[in-house]
Amino acid sequence: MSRLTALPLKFYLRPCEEVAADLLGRYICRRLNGSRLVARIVETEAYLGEGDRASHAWHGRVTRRNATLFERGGCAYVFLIYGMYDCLNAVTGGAGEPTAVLIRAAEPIQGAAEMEKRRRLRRAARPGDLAGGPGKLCQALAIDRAFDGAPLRHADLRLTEGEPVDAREVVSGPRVGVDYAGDAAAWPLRFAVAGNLHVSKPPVARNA
DNA sequence: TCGACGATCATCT
DNA sequence: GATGATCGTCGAG
Repeated sequence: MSRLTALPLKFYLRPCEEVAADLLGRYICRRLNGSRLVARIVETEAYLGEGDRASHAWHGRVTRRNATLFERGGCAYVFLIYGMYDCLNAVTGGAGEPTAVLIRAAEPIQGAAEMEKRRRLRRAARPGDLAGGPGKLCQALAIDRAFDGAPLRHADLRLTEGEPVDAREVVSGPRVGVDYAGDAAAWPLRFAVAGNLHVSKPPVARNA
């Protein structure tokens, strides 16, 4: 078992919140043009499906865009937001259960130079500039909608064992950018590695 | 067919 | 802190 061993299917077949917290510290491995990019997940958000107004599957809504959400856990759900940024999710739960975990931020482990090049930053990179946000992360790792529906054990894109984080290192808080979602906007479904500099926005500290 | 808007980010003041 | 970029998706008509 190495840090680069793909997570087993059963990892995803658990309650969404549990998977979201457990994904912290895991690695995203991306094979690109023969080289390997590796980033460690430091921030996630859980989207609970039909009963969650912030979810694309709220109220049981099924559309062409969100179809992948209803697949069995273990595949990628990638969608375009604001017309210009892709967001990577890991689908969780059984088939027909539209729950997923949004990967919000990661810390470069390998191939940082390549990521920096892909991000085309003008000013000097600071912690979090490379992959400290869902849009940035996808840009740095060259993840787009071509991966929508792909299994997360894919040779080109996979989630691996990485370095699991102790529960005491996890903080939670309300999700970002879902103010429209009523009560659901306040649910503490955002998880992050405490004190990590690559987190997009530090959540209000509270042990999970 | 049309209008509104979004799980964001970089840049500007 | 505010704002513009930019376009696929969805629901209404």
